[in-house]
Amino acid sequence: MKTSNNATIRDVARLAGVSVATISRYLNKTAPLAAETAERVRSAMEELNFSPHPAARNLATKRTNTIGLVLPEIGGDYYTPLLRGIEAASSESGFDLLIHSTRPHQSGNRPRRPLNEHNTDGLLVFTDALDTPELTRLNSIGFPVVLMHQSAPESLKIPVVTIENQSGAYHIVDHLITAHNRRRIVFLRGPEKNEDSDARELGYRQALKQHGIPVDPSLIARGGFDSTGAYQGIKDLLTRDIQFDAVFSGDDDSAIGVLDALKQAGLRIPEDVSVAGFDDSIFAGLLSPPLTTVRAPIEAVGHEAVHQLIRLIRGEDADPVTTIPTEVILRRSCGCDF
Amino acid sequence: MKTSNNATIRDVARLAGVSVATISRYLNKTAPLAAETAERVRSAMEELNFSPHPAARNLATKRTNTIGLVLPEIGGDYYTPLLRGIEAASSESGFDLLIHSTRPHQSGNRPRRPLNEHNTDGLLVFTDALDTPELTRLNSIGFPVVLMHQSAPESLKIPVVTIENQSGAYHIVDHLITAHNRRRIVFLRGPEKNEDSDARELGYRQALKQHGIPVDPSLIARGGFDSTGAYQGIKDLLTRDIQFDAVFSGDDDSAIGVLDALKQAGLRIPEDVSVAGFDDSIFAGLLSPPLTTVRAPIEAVGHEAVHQLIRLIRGEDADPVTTIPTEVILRRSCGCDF
DNA sequence: CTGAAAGCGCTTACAG
DNA sequence: CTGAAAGCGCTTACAG
Repeated sequence: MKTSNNATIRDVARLAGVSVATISRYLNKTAPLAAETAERVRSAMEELNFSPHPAARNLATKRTNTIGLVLPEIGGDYYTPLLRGIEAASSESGFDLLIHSTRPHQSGNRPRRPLNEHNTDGLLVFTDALDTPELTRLNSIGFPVVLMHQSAPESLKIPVVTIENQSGAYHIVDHLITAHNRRRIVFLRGPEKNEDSDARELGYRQALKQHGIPVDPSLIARGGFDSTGAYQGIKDLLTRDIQFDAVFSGDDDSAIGVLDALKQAGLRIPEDVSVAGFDDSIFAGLLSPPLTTVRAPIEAVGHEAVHQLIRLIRGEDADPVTTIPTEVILRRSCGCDF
Repeated sequence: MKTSNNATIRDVARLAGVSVATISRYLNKTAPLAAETAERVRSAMEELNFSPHPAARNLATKRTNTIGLVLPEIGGDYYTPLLRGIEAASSESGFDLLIHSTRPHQSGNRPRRPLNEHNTDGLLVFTDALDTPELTRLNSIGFPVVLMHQSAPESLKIPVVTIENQSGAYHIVDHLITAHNRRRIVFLRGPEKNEDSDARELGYRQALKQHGIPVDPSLIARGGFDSTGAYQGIKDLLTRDIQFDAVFSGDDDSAIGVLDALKQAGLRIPEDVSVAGFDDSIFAGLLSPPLTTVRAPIEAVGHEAVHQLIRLIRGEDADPVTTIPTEVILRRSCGCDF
């Protein structure tokens, strides 16, 4: 059954009546060929349906022509635009894409790290998918790495691409205050040590400060960037009878839980409580009421990360930090009228 | 900067005072080693922080230990669960995952096919991501391929994994008829030649027939499996003043457009028109009203496809067709009361 | 249980 | 402009 036609460079050389070196040069345009030779090679390659073996090439050149992407997990609609951006950019540049998600760390065994300097030319790392020791190791051998939504561990200079979390958060909270006269605004934090969340909290605090509103610690609660956690967070505030007139939910997933908890408590949105999210996820406009949020250009992050990585791969310098602008998207949940 | 520590198997052999063959045997457990030798090898490997070079291995063995995934495009929340399933299953089995999306076919040039027998041990192909000539070629060299949501071109026996489209559609349409007494049910087709759509239409027709309801061709319209197309499709029916009391929208994305069009026409859902979707996308429960739909276990499709592919890779037989069960999810858009 | 050697399919100085 | 040959880092008969 297995016809195993696979022609090698030797077969082509033989058929074209030249040496394998010549075939290689034709393939890589690494030296000028006599027009007539080139034509013989071309036709031999076509006749044999030849395509070069990447592993052999890799072994000989130390280049793999593939980019590795390391994610914490591959679930969540969050990753769809990221993947789209990364796939598009790497494909355009002629790189293959190797993907690995580091969780779940299967029981006991030390973490597998199937993506490394052996099978990729560089790595794209999302949030905390790779631990500091591995990052340090890669850095010490000068291997190209670009971080997304995560800053480099101290002392390692690794380029980062992320979004304007702080100013996005600032602007949306400012909107709640300025346009809708809200003063007791809840902020729901994301997971522990999530840098996106930290920056958004800074923006939140900055906006309050700007308007002379003191930060009330009881208004800053845990949301976990997921709807269940956010639901609990709001429930908890309600139970403790803490007063608030707006919720900046940290991200859009949380906003789902926020909306549920508020409705269930008989509160009207936005009349009683304004709600705002972050991300502009696919479903943000479908919620009721449609969610005012900050658009996080995740696809652009993917694109840009690939471009930076390719610069490193080519031995050029990359930008230490790339920050993609965000944009407030006004819908009805904040109180705007459409 | 580039410390390039990369120890090779020779370094390990030297340090352990054995031959490279022994190292290789240790690595692959391909022959018993004297306990003491094994220990020397182990410690040498550890000291040098050795990890074998996949490309060299690949070249020597003709195995890559990686699975290729070919998608038409990598956008759409549809792919998130698919990817999750595929990534999890391949990772569990120790395979790497190489991903390529075939669209866009950049202007003019013949399609790039970066994933093939050279860099993968087998290919997972989603819908029509690969054309028949390429499928035929792969088949002729006995290369493992599994198709998802697409049947094999005639005469090629390639395993397929898909979902129970027809019975899912049958059951949900049956529900509209039986539970909600609907008789004039619109069906919105997906894109041309989409097999999911074809099978769902069969289920639709089967349910009507079962209840003695004649199929009215004017109720079968184009939806395109996207919200804009579906919006147009419904608009068009409305304009032509065609009467209907339910819409089975083909998929959930379409349902968004259906809901919009109906609301805009002042029709109440589900009082005036019942609506049902297919997929149970992430947002289905968030629509208003929450969407009654058929759960398509896309993640399981990914899982199963990997398992079938691995069987082929191991030289075992795979199941010609694997059909994953679907399940009707009742919410409010059909008229059910929760 | 272990070693010497050929081979996997390419690329790249070195020569001419 | 082209060729002969070494080398990339492994695996695997073949011997012993």
